[in-house]
Amino acid sequence: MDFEIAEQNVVDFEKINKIKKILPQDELIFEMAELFKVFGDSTRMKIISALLEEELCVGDIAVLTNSTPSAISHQLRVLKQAKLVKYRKEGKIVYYSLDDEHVRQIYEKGREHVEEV
Amino acid sequence: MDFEIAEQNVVDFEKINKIKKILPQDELIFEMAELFKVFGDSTRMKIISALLEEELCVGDIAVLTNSTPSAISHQLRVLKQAKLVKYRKEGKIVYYSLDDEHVRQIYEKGREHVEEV
DNA sequence: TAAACATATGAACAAATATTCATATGAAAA
DNA sequence: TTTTCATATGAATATTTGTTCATATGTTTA
Repeated sequence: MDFEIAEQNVVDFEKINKIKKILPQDELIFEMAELFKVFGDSTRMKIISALLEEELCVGDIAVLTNSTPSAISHQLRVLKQAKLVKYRKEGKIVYYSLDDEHVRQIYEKGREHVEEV
Repeated sequence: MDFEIAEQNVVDFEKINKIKKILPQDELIFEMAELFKVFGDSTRMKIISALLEEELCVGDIAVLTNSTPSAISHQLRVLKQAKLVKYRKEGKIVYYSLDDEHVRQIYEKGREHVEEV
């Protein structure tokens, strides 16, 4: 009696296991997704665009983005938590600036993709 | 009678107008945010991670990501709409692969940021 | 010290979105 | 042609998330 190898719907375990070994840890994937999530909002992208030029205070960013200082403050907190911006205080004014060269690089790559497709 | 220049809470219009001229169009900002939004989900990031290695069918991706074929199919639609993946059909099986070198570049920059911070 | 101001923060609400479930479509096998 | 299978799709649900509003904090000016 001969036996057959079921070919049809059996997943290719060799292929899958090979890739499974190569895939990054779930934790890393999660953190990358969290990072890109920060870029995935128009208001935050506007803030980043503006900060690419120079450091700005909350009020100026609010004017530039047609938002309220409160909304901007909330979004700056998100950017801060993601380590994308840093700040310095000068009296009651708080100046924000980009914290990392990756921000510029990720921004540029995104822009290239959007402009080319 | 002398007049004073109000210094305190008056926004710096020169500075703001200068930056306003440099900022990208709202439409471009929006599209960039939409692009990054696609990267901003763990399931989609896993799919992208896997496709960085080689083309895969829906079923294999479902196994690799511990998701259902249905959930994966929905997410592949999102990736397709963002022009990040392409596909080819072979009978009833559909093979997906990355559509653009930018995907790899954006992915790598994100990974660098996460691993360094 | 009191008033004005810049920014931050918490709660509430509205909008966006990922997954699930049921079902549809279309292709290969029986 | 009937069944089985791979993938797709629509509706419903649950969760996440951005903004608003009211208020708090801390700093400067009157």
